[in-house]
Amino acid sequence: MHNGLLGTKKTADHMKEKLTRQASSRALPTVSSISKLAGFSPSTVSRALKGDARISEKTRATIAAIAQEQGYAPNAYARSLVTQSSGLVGIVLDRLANPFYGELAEHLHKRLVEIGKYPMILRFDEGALETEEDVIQPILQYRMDGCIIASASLTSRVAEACARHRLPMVMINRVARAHSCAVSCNNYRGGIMVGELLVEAGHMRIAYVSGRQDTSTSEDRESGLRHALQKVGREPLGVVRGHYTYDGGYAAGRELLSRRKRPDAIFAANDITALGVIDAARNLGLSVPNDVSIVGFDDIQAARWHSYRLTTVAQPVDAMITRALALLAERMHNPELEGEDISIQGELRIRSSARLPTHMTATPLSGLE
Amino acid sequence: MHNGLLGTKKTADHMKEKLTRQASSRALPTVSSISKLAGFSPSTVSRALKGDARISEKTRATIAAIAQEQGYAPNAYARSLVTQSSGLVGIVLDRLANPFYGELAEHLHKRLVEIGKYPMILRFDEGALETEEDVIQPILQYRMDGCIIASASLTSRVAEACARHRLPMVMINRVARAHSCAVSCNNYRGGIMVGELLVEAGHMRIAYVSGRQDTSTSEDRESGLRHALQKVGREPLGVVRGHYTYDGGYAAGRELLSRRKRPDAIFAANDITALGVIDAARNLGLSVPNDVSIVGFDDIQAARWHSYRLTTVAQPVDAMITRALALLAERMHNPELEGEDISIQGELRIRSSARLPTHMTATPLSGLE
DNA sequence: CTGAAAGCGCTTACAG
DNA sequence: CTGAAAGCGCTTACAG
Repeated sequence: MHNGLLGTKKTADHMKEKLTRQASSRALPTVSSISKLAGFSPSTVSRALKGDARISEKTRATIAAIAQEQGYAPNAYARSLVTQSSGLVGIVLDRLANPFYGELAEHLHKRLVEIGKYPMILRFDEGALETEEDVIQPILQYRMDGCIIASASLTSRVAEACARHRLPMVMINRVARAHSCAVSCNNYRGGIMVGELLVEAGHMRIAYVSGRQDTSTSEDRESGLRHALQKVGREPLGVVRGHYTYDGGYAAGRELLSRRKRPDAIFAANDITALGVIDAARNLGLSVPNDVSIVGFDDIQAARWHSYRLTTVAQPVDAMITRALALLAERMHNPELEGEDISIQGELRIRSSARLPTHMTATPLSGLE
Repeated sequence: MHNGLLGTKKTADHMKEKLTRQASSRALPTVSSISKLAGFSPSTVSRALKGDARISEKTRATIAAIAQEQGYAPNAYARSLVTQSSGLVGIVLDRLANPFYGELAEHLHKRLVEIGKYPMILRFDEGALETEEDVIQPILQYRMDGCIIASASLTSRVAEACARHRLPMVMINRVARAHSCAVSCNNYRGGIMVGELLVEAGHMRIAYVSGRQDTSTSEDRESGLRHALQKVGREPLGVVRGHYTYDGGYAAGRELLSRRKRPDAIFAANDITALGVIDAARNLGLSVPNDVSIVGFDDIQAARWHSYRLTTVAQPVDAMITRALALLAERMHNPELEGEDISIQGELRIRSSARLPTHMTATPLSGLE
């Protein structure tokens, strides 16, 4: 085999490779490719594309037309590299066993998109192999502009990592520690509202189904309940853990309602737990609310379903998100700002899972509500 | 005001600006800063950090230690720019009114993280200001390595955009059009299974509550039902739209069950709709399943709740995701691959919302199931 | 085993 | 109003 042939073969291979490479790497239009097509410098193309006032309207139009025709989309990475802003905001969540977080995440998502940020959801799976690092690494590597933490587990460690890297962060449905920001529903006030409602309805044996261990949300709601009961010289009949899950609520309800001294009202730390309690009651042949009143916290979708029509405290999700995003925006602008701890009052939503005080009537049925 | 003063002021301002800039831009460690600290070239640092075999163990250890101590996290954007791979996979979803998609998204999320990809969720809000562009732009700008489409609306337009940009894409819970990939539950077979179950249980007046207009999922499930009924010389008593929502199911159930010729069984196009139908039945004073059997499709969490215990067809979500990710991975490796349309059989989950054929017994109650 | 150089696709002072 | 040049933080042939 002489050189000529070899040379030819190599060249052919090379060309073929180039071709497939070109095909498979689908060379996208760039500022540079557009600049050649348009006959302007890359600087001008870049400016024209982002509507810089200094570029003449004519030039702008020409360039815009070519970009459009080429299907140009700016490379976010190249841009982020120089602007030092990724446009990404991390949302840290637990597993979505509790629908409340799913609903919260959906609202958050929508609101972030509205202000031009892209949310990146980071979930932490307890029990899985994932570690704290697994959620912090993407936050760091993708240089998120900010971070919203709405998970119960490892909140503090992620928060601390954010602080260490001076990354703007705000917690939602959590209370602040150290110098961090947090916005939450006023859980204590909510607990009081529920306690007062039950007392006024004449309940004498009121029990509490708590959430996950050591979550301040559950503790604060319980404290509120206790406070309301103390005012009339009483205290909860019993407290059983419900783990913030349907199954947990079911088991807790079963236990409480099988006792000799059976509660005539149960306040569950959140809605999904309350639904479990309701079903436990019914499975024991008890009527809700005739035999036992049951109240939740959150106001998830399912709380409105006709099989439950759960009386509950609605978290002011919209207001919470508004405040959280405002805090975050401030801190993205000035990272040195102090932490703030905000709590917003929830609203009692009277449905039919709890007996009413004689002076109250249920919120009128409007359609399916 | 003379020059000196002006000059001083300008300088002071400038310094102040520099300081705050420095503070607020929290200079992160880079390959370059580490290379100086370690006394090696950036090339070596880069290789050491990613475990290139050519770097000596000693060098690697030195560099790793410094990186660790500095809290170094590689900049994903710089890396993406040169590797031409972002590590991001887009998940396109509708609003999460249907919990099935929330559960699907959670599983998908987990599985993607397991294979080292970061999911970015893109939701399309019907009725909101968002357009098709709003979901396509981030996919393009953030140069997603691939895309999973699990939304009913605008599926085809996003799919088309992906194709145009030669971006690997697979649809899930959808059927493929053109050259695209899709994996879904075998909805037709599922419909047949439900139809046969109801026929064998002796139901004579079987109605169908359909989903959203023009969704193949709903149509296929209905076709399956029709097929099973035709085999015994019958056809559905009526078909009413349920819009794939709880409220839609409730309204549809109310309508069907108020008719003079009342159905004795209703198959709803999905679970969330079926729950609405159940509640409508109960509100009309009917017993489920004594007066009317109700069957759903999906097997969402709430289908297991004791107030419903919904008989349904479980979508093989794990298997669907496995196949979808495999298809996607193949296409990320070779974008020229043909489209494939995969359907996996679902599984009938017998609970207690539907009467049983005499030869069958319900799946035994194990704990809360 | 290690390094110098080029380049990924943008933006942004600086200069004209 | 427009352009040349430098640089964001990496990786990767190429060379030794």
